[in-house]
Amino acid sequence: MKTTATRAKNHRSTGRITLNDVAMAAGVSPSTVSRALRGERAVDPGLVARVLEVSDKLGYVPDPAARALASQRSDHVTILIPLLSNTLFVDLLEAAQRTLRAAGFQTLMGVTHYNASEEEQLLREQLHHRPAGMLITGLDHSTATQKLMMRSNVPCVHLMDLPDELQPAHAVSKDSEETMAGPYCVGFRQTDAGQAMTRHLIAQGKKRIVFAAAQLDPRVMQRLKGWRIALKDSQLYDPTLEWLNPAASSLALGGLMFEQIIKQSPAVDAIFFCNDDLAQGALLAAMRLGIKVPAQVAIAGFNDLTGSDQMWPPLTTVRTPRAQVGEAAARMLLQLIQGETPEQPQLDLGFEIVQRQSA
Amino acid sequence: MKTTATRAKNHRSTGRITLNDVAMAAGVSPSTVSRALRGERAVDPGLVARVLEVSDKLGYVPDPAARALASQRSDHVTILIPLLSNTLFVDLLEAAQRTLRAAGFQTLMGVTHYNASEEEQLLREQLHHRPAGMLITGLDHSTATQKLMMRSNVPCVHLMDLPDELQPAHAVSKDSEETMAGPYCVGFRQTDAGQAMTRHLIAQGKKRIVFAAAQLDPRVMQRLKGWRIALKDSQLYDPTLEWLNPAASSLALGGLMFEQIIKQSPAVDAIFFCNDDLAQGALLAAMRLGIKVPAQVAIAGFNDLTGSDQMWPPLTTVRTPRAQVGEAAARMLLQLIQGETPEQPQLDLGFEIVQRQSA
DNA sequence: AATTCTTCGGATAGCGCTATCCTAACGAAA
DNA sequence: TTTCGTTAGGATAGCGCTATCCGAAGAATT
Repeated sequence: MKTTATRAKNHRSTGRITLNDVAMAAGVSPSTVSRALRGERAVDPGLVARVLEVSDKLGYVPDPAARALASQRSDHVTILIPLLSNTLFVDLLEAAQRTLRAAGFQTLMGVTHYNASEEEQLLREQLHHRPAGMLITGLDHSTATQKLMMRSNVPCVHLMDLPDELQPAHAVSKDSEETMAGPYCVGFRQTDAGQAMTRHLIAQGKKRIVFAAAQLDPRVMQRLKGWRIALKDSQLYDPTLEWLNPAASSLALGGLMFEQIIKQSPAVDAIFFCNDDLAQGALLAAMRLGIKVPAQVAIAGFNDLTGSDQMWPPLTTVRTPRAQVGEAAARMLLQLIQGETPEQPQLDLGFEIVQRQSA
Repeated sequence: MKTTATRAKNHRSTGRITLNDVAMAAGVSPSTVSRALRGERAVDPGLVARVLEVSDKLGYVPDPAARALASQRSDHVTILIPLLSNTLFVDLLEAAQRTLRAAGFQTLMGVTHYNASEEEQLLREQLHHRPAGMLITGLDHSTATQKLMMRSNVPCVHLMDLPDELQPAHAVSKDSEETMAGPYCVGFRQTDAGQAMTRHLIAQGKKRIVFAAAQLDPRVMQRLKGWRIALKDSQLYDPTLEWLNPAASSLALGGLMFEQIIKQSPAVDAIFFCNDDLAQGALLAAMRLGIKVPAQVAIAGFNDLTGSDQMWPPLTTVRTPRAQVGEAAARMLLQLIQGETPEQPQLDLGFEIVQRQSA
């Protein structure tokens, strides 16, 4: 008789249709409904069908909050990106979000502004929500951030970057499981890409190739490294060819840097910008200044952002698989959330030199 | 003695520090801790201080899921935008998110792709999470979507658009409270902006002014309307001056449209593009084709997006207050969430004609 | 002085779900 | 036949918090 009392009560409450209502209507226990809906454990196919039908008819929708409270984890996935003003990250975000949403997860975006303490703060806030997983841009994080990630035990995939070299597993000394497998990440070799574009410029017969960079995040520095390697290999390296500006990347800054470079080093015959927005700005400045590209100076960019193919001359650049990275990383994360182990903890999606007319 | 048993139990569980732990350590009831932490009702300042201190020392963090379950609403705010590929919406998103985050809310972004059924679907999904509030781009929604919003009883602010005219309250016949106040919205008058730019072009002595648009969302159509009004007022209207392309807006499309327009209507002396990306594309195309701007044909854009000031010639455009819209809308929403009534349900943030050299 | 009103703290019943434990039934092995 | 496993369903105790109801104490009114 206690059962009857409980049932009578359940039917009221907030007016919401609950899992209990479905259970009653289907003539089974709440446990069975829960299991049938989540496909957990074995449930008689006939029962599953009945539960599904009834819950459909009643218009039942599981309450994420109740689920999160009872199961101790939410359906949120956190994605941390440095900026929203670089379309690179927007593309990444959109691809990841689409993939996660299709799997029933909510994406919570955090913008770190390339700031370690902001990143840590965001991570801390997010972890309070017990996310099911996390996507984080880059492999470089403060030790505090890394500790947070480890201790939280939340599966995590890093974006756009790969460890410099595939280290033998025993080289990593920490104890956590994730550490044993190395960090999960999806991206490409920034250093290789920097090197490839530089070699392309060298192949075009360029001798004095500037590397012009802003923002100077770790990935930019890896491209710089690739550029150095390529130049040194060809005996073309000269430290005065490095133009590094810590300011934020933008079209305007690209134009400014171009002007400075041309003014101070007239002998330069090519400029490799670390990002397309700088290169686009340079192209526009060249137009204003009446400097012929690539005849007088060749210009190359990085990322193949929107508009690079529309510039005059169209920009030679490195196409990076950002949408694919977003999607693949999301898929990898989904695997980790389900307790599976990705066959490849580090996924290299490569890059492509896109030769147009600016270099 | 039952109390003792309960306490002993509470201390275990998942190992997490709970509100109960804080209550015990501070020697007060859970209710008091809850009230002190949320600043709800009146609590003795001394007690509040003690609770704060203790919860700090213990490192207590409220569990959002438990909160959501008990209070029937989460700390999520949903923001629905059409696209991520238009920096306009990205700026909007970032400003709104920053404001909401500062107030302790999580932002959940949804991308509708200008698609009514996708919007409805996203809204439905989001409502299951019982968001504390919602920000939605535009005032145009399917009736199904509108019904969902009404019934959900979740406070909502619309972005970037204002009702055509301030209608007298009694003109709205529905019964809900929100309807009585009219929809809450923050934006500017798109029609006025379209009209203002057109008048500017007329003032420059232009006679055959094309309106070139893509995407054709409701706000674009309002700008078109403004353009028509201005032209008709000056006896310059001609339907063949309307170039409307339903495709997605992009630099490339802008270039294409420019070429077509110039080819088919050589007499045109100005083109008013409905968005800066189109105008930028046109400027680049003009450069390729060797067409002088503004001597041969003037070009104007809309929104003052990134890069418009860097083009050659720099683009004359309409600066729209998107970051301010995002922030103000978020603030208005926060008011609504707290049960306050905004002094101004429709907030007009205006716009500004930015004259550069393209028109 | 007696009464009512207000204020502020405590007790406690859920919120809607999942995880855990338990039990019945059945088949396989002895 | 007996004894185990094994499988599939049920019962129920929380998860950690807030909302509601109560009551005690002081303030205000009569």
